Amino acid sequence: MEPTQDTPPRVTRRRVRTRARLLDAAFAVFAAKGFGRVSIEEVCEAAGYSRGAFYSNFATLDELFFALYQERADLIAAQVADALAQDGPDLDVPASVDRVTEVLLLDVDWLLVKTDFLVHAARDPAVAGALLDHRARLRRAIADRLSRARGHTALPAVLGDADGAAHAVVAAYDGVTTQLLLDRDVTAARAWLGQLLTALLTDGSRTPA
Amino acid sequence: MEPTQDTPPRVTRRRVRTRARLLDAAFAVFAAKGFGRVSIEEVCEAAGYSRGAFYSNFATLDELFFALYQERADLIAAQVADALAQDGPDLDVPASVDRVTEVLLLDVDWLLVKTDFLVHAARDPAVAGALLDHRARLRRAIADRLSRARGHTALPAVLGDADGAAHAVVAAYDGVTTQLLLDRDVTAARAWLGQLLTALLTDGSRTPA
DNA sequence: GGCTTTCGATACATCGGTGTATCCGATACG
DNA sequence: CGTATCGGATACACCGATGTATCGAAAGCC
Repeated sequence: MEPTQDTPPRVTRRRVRTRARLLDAAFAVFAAKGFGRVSIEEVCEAAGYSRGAFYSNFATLDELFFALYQERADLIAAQVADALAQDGPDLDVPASVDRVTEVLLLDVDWLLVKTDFLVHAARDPAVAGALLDHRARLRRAIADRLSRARGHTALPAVLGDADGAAHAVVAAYDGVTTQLLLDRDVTAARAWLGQLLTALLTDGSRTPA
Repeated sequence: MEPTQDTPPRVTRRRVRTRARLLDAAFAVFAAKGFGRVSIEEVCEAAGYSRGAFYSNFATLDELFFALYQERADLIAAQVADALAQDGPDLDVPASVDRVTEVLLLDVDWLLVKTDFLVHAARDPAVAGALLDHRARLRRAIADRLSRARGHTALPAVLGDADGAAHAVVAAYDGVTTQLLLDRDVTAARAWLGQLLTALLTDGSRTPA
């Protein structure tokens, strides 16, 4: 097994640069053509590197894709957490919904890549596990926020506890994403997601603007 | 333009057989490996034909994929229409929800292929148009059914009219599909979709079994 | 600043898939 | 049945992408 004191791998510097550039280029190319239609060469060309650089950083396109997803997903997760924390101790449902909606539907390219990744994960249990983890973390953040402010607006009983409500929020997000990928109407999607979420999180008594 | 009385193209017979077999084989292979990782050869091999047969029936893999989707989507649409019509003139929401849920989440392979097709459509406006059409038809069927029985269970006002409710139903379906593709738990998905739909279509007052 | 290590570029061999052109067997039609 | 047409198989030429092995140059370390 691993030597306890391995050679500190001569920690690099330009390596991280090229790696980052490869990831950025890959994101752009994946968004434009779809993971399934992209070759290693294309990514390298878009990044301004040769294939040697690629193979020095990744073993396969799948590996790069995984790293790319990880990176961006963490970023989004942080932004969502931010949006949720922005309220005071009392939760203002409509305001929170607006802010979260804004973040989640910010970048269509990301939704494209994310969906590609979903399709990819659906065939590889290991990858699926990672994606499920991300989703679980997201749900927990939402559930925590919801349960912390339960007194303000009671959740409809149909969904069960706050955890169920969080589940519903994610499902609504996924559902709206699907439509958005087809019609590319971001503003409509935002409005629609907002409507859905308020419908799910409040009692039937309220009507939106 | 087309001659009014074109040569009846010596209408075939085994041709339709091979075409059908190619489509069936393609479905299986696409479900297993994902559209992006499938070659024309693989499809032919799975169908027990040579590439000559393929090129005689389709120009490209995309074309085959399109035909495949069209075929199966129409089939599903018919089944849903059936499930909706099965009630009498009065709509029993929970029962209808159960039946529709059953149909929509019947075959995981189909969900896999359908999602692949979504990713494909997201990059090709023409294909996206076809998919949007299918979705619109589905929504209309649902909206019609809902509005025809409005007196029985009032819809929550948050969603707007019956059309909005139909939109929400489709969104819930898509959302649940996403989760199902990852955890492959069909029964959980069915239960969850049922819960979501009742939450969306009824006032907050009701609680499910 | 020399020396070593690491990184990325280049060149090469290979492979799998594509598309086309041609041919033979099957199938409809009289 | 015989014949003309159609459908699918076979063979071929052709990339484009892959992965590896090698080499030159940049970057860290003393």
